[in-house]
Amino acid sequence: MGKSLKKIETQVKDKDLIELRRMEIVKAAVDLFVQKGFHKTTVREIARKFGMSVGTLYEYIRTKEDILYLVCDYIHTSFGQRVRPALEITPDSVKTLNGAIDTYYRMIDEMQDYLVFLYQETKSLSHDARKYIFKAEEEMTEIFEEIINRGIEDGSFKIDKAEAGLFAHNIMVLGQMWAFRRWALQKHYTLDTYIEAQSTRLLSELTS
Amino acid sequence: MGKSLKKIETQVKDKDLIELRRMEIVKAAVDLFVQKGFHKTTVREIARKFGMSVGTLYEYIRTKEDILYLVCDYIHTSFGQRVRPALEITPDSVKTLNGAIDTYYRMIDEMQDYLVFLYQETKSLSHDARKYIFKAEEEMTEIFEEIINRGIEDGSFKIDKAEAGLFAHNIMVLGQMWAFRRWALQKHYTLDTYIEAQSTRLLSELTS
Amino acid sequence: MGKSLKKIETQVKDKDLIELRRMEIVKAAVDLFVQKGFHKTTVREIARKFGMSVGTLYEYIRTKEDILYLVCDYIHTSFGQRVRPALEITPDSVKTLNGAIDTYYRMIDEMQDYLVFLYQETKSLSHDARKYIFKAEEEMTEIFEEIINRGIEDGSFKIDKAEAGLFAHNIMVLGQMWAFRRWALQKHYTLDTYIEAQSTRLLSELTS
Amino acid sequence: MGKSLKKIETQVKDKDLIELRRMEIVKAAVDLFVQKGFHKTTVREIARKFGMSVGTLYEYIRTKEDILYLVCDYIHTSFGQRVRPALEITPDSVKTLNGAIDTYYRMIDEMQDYLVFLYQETKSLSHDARKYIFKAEEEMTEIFEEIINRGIEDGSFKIDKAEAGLFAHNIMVLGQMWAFRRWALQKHYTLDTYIEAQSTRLLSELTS
DNA sequence: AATGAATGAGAGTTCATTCAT
DNA sequence: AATGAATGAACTCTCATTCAT
Repeated sequence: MGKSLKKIETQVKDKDLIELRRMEIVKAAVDLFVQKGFHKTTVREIARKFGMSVGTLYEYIRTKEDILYLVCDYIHTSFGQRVRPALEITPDSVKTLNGAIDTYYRMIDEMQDYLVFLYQETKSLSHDARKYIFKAEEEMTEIFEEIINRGIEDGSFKIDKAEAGLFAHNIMVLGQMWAFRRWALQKHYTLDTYIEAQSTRLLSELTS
Repeated sequence: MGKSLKKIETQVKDKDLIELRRMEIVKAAVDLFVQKGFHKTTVREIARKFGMSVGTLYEYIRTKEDILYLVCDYIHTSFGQRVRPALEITPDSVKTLNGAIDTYYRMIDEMQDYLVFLYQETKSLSHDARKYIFKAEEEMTEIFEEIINRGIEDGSFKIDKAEAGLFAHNIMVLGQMWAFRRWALQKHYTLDTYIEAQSTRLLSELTS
Repeated sequence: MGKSLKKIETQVKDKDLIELRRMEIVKAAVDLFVQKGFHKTTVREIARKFGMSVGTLYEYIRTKEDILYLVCDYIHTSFGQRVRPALEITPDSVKTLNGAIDTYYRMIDEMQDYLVFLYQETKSLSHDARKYIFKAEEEMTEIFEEIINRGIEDGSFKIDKAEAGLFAHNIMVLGQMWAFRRWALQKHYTLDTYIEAQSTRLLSELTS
Repeated sequence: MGKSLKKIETQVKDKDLIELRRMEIVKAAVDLFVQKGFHKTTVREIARKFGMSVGTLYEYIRTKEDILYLVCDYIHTSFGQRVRPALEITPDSVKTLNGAIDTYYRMIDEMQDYLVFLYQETKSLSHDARKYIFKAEEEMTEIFEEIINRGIEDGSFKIDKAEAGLFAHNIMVLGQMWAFRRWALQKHYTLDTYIEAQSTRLLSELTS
């Protein structure tokens, strides 16, 4: 978990240094990518922000696309790393789900730029890299699905088990909507009122 | 409606010819864009598909971005033009909304590639162009909002009027989800079962 | 004959213009290549000598290696085009061979720089291109072989027919030696005395 | 003999170590050069094969070209070192020359890749280095020249002394041809039949 | 004496845009 | 109104060489 599946070849041998420099590269690239998009960001710009020469940058990656992959992976991993520990599995399924939604939606709010970027540039990744990123998204869905399934089992939730998966997707998408439709939603809602409104509706669906 | 707000300057004076050629350009560009993305499609390729020379292409646009704008506008307009006439406003609000959802979701299925493209490349547009595209999305939302409001007024729907807007967004996003999460959803659902599942849930929320 | 076997893709459509520009490119490149070698010559330098921009240069070729191929092909073709017409097939086989040697060796003298270049850079060509160049060399050998075979048939030459091929190679290589070993030979021989010395020896071998 | 004329500056002082390491460098480089050519081989690759770091490599040379020089020098020296001891100077000049040809041609066969490489990359050497390499070739020629001269003196060979030099060159070039024209010759001849055919012809020229 | 991470000039190539015809 | 050859800035990527450790 949190370790890239895809191996990127390097000239440099020192594993720790690679890890360190790669993180620096990601930190340098992510904002530029989010701001200007992948294609409009040049490798030189990244190197400049990275504080090292283009040559050095290329000691740690093979192609520009590798940087994109690193960035996408980083965003997803950050998401996972921060959401997972915050998920408290309590005996009270309603409370658990409510907490999960709250955590996830707040995370989306914090990382809205990154999330939008992820959707927009995933296409520029190679097939393999894209697949790996999708997998990460799927894993997140499964977490919600499991919470719902437990609720069904303990009688808290009334929906059919066959619908647990779809419901999990709905929860996630209605959260991501906060990032994608901010131009409309953020006129009428604050993050708190938005979470309140959506989770009320979602929970009532499950419990009635 | 269907007329671009943004004016693109041209060399050519004949208005009808401009309209005609621009449509040809869009037709040529749209598939290339959807397939390869905006940045990886070259103007030369578009001209080749367009069946005319690069020079001629540039008689009808000023920059490559203009083509992107034209394409985005075209996709949105197509959406609107096809969804709107299919919306039957009947006295039965439930039936009306059901029909609208059905129409809209089927349209999304048909145009899923275009929809995904729209989300991914909107960023490459200039600020003004982007704003215009958002407006088109907003208009669509308003249609759903209106249907809901009527239902509230005639007593079919039980939710608070303040929530009609959010509900409209939810309907749309849960439809678009069909396109964005096909990798997961289309394993378990056909379009018909998906529409059935989502609209059942949505309607029950509104009516109970 | 004289037409490249290998097709190089272009952006430009006008066949005559391609022919014209390619010749200009070859003319610009050949001296640079001979002087500095293929690898040390930059595409920019070639473009400058070519009198056009790098972009234009690349309208007529696909890669730098294409230029190398064009140059190698040009040198070989020039050789063939100038040697062949000068070959007089007379009934007197001795005279015919003497004339062929004289023509070929003088051509080598004229084109010594190109010849040396050809040997040195052929390796940088792709497999296919290299094969094509070898073929051209083989064709030239066959011309000498045929002259020798006729002489054997008409009784002028006493060697075994089985050796005609080897003899043809010897003739060519002893001519090319004038170019490759100029540092040694051109101290003691002029072109005329060299041709005289080598052809006397070669002919006496054949006739005795 | 075998000692470079050209001095290459180093960081390291220990003369024996320099000699040792340089031999390792040459051993590492020669195959890479022969396989891929000088320009396409990177210093990093050489260092890797050399089993030491790039930094260490650069302790023993100043530039990449130094490696090329070292390699060319090594090939030539190997040639000399192996051909010379095998040359038996007997009172029978015909036998001596026959033996020399046999030895030299077999050496060429063994080292054909190196020989071709030498011809192809010598140009990449600096003027001085190139001159030195030519000198080595000249020395080899002189050996053949001397054998021929002795034969003339003892009455075995009938040619004019003025032609001894040219004849020596011919012998060498007809041997090298075995390497350069393998694509054609090795279809019809084995090394043995080739040596037989060429030396028969050469000897008969000298003795008749 | 040995290391290998860092450098940055410079390479080949692309492509949106122009403009003479 | 139409053409398509010409442009050149800007891109990604490489690699011989250096130098702090």
